Amino acid sequence: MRPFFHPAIEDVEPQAILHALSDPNRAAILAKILTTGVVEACSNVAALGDRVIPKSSLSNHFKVLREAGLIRSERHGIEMRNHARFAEVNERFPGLIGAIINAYAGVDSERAVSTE
Amino acid sequence: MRPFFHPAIEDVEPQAILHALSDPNRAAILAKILTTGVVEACSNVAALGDRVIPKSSLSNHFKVLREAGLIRSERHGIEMRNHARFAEVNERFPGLIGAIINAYAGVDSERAVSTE
DNA sequence: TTCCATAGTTCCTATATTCGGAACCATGGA
DNA sequence: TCCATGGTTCCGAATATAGGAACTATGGAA
Repeated sequence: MRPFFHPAIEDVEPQAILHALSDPNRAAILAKILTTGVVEACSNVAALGDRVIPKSSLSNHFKVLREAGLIRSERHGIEMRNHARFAEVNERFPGLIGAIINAYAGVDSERAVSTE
Repeated sequence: MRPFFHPAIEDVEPQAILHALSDPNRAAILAKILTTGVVEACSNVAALGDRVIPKSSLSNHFKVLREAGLIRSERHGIEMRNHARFAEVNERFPGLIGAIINAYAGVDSERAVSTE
């Protein structure tokens, strides 16, 4: 099991961030990390909406977020703790993460209204 | 040759926008349209940076931008005119496009400094 | 008209990505 | 030592992307 790779902040590229967040599941994961501060395990996240995401996919989603520079993961005993690298990334790309998370939040609330 | 399809603004989704702009070529095309107001043809854009983009790829890039709701294209005689749907999209997703374009611009200027 | 150049699209195939099941590894108890 | 838990890795199937070649549409020139 390889150690986690985290890019230095100056190596973080916009295309990687956009690619990572162009998947709604990954965007939801990041949103959850941002609102709760830390997400302690993949399984905590598994119940994102109603759809079940397989473990292997989830593991890959975390990897993509990590390698895009959006989160930092550390193994802590048996589980993994993930936190957002918000301050760094937001300094490098001002407003980017916020605008993206807001965009998804807006659409989600539309959907909630239309199906209630 | 099918007519162009443009999604209604309320059907525009964040993931499509992020996916479209996760390609630096497409981001550069959009940036060019935003700064010049209109881009009048694919070939005007062909000289983006130093890399030559084949016509077929270029055509596809415009299609992706169009279907993501980012640009509006109209055939005008022999050529195509493209303009950004900035106002609409920015109202729906405030700050999103600007933050993305700025992020790329920042990285580009870094690169310019490091190679000068 | 007919012919040609230009601008762009479509088609097609080689290549690259993504998804997810199954097998695996590492850690912390019982 | 053994098991449960939490993740990762591997791998094949499905999907998406890139770009060359052939095609279409338009406007002008002869």
